[in-house]
Amino acid sequence: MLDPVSRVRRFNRAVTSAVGALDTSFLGRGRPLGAARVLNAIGHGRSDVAEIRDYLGLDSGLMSRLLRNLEDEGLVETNAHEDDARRRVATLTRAGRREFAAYEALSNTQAEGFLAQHSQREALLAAMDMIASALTRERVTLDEMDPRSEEARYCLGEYYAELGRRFEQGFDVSLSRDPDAKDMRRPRGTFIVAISDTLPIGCVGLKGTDHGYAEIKRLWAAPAARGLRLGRRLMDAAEDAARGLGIKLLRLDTNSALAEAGQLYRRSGWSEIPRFNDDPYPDLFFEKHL
Amino acid sequence: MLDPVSRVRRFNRAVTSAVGALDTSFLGRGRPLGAARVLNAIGHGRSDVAEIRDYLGLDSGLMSRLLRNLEDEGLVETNAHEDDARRRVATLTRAGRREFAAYEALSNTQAEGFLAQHSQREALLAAMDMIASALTRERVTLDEMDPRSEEARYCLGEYYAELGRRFEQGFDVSLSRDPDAKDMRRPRGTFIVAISDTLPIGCVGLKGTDHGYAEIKRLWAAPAARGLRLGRRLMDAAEDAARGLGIKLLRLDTNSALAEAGQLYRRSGWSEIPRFNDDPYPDLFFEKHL
DNA sequence: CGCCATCTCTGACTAAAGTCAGAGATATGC
DNA sequence: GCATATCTCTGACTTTAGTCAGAGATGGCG
Repeated sequence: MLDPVSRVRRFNRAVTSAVGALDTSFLGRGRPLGAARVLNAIGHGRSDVAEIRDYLGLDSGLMSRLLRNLEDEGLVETNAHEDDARRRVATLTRAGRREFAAYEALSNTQAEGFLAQHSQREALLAAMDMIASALTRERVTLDEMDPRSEEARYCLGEYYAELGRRFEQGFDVSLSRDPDAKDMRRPRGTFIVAISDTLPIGCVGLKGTDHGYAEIKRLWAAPAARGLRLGRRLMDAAEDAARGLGIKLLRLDTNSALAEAGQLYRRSGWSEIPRFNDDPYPDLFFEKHL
Repeated sequence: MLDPVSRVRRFNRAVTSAVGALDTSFLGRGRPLGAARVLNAIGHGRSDVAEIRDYLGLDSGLMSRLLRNLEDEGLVETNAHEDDARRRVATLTRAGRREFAAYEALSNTQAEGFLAQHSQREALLAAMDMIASALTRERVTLDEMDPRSEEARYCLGEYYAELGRRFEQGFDVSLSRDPDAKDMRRPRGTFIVAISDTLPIGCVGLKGTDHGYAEIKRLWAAPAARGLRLGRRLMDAAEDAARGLGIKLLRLDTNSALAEAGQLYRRSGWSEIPRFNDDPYPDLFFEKHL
């Protein structure tokens, strides 16, 4: 009945009218949409005026006026930037935080209402995650982070859970050779997290060793991010980091149950080698000269 | 990391900015968005001015002016309605059709571009279908249609395909008692299709018999529509139609592999009865007095 | 036919968004 | 230290969207 393009366009129509409804609901607080958007951007932690302008795609004149209105309402204060007095930094006043909280409550109620009328929540949420990731694809950032950071630990948790589902015998971290966090910090290695609009959707670790090579560990892409070629991007970033650290040889181990991963390695210049450790889980071993 | 509400809101953010981009791309043709929307509504077959106004949520004055602009551009012609000279009917001129085609091409290119950058098309499309159905939930219409109509045949095809996947031994329509189309037309019975923005997403047949009861057949809800309680709505509509036809007793057969269906029947007043036909596929039989 | 309802159109507004040029303050590089 | 770039702000617009009241034409119905 419907070809792929028509399906995308049906989605676009549905979403366009939903976004319209969402926007008009923000008008209920007696403030034009532009001002409400600026207030919310500040509330969500964007303080640098130029950054907000950029994020919302506003002209500098318009932005300035919207800020002025919010100041007149007593919701926002602006000050010069600490390091650069040309820039301005906006913060919410007490009243501004109250007003922002009201918008937040509105948004939350709406989201809850949408979920409540659906009886297959998890499937719906997974679909939303997938689409959100696909739509924000170009804005995914790959950030080096501490392997003990909240984001990194979240990724690792999801990664272990996935291994548990994919391996017939399950997966128990304590049996695996859990890399020491300090081996995945500079200068020995690094840990990279892919972030899509505050949500971690993938990671990879570069673990330094004392054996003349570094290892790639914990390559993971969230189910919602499959299809975005995130694995490839993460591997490229890890290899770049390795080159930057002067590393000449990389190794990794994996399991043949993770077919996509194996394919990715083979396609990007890795070659299979004999087992080089005694970890019980992996059954495939690769290396790559940089 | 993320609770359900945050996930919905992440989706909202992603989609809001995507819709913004989509809208502004329509501005490329030198026409304000309002006029472009009217042109496209006409191009998509909405000709009655009041209907367009209603669909786009426009004030009558605004609508009138937008139409006038399109007429001045030579893209649209309006005439009195055949049966009611107060109403106006808008049609595209030759130039209007060209312009509409340009907008269509733009939309299609965008949709294709979005799909092209993703390597898991079918999963992505399924997610979009699901969300589009959830968002347009209140606008789903249940229409009585001929069981030989294109929409009905599409639904039945999907239904059979699903049975093929769900039954261990597969499903072959020719072995099943394929109901005669005329038994699912008034006055013997009916066939109801659920339509969400032109896409059929579910169906149910009411099949008249000469044995003192009618049968419910072919209850189907598209995978993308699961969770919308569409099965319940379709059954209610079928029962209402049966009552309208003076039918006092309904029967149906189903298979225990279709667990949700069985649950639905039990929860809505149906009681299990012994086998009443020799169809090889069903293993569960129900009836309900109206 | 007359009355009232319905539909479209016009005039006269307002509000919001967006544009553009230039001024003033501050940073940066040579 | 000076020229140049960057950032914000103001004034002076324009465009788009939307609102409201009322006029004019037509339809439905007793």
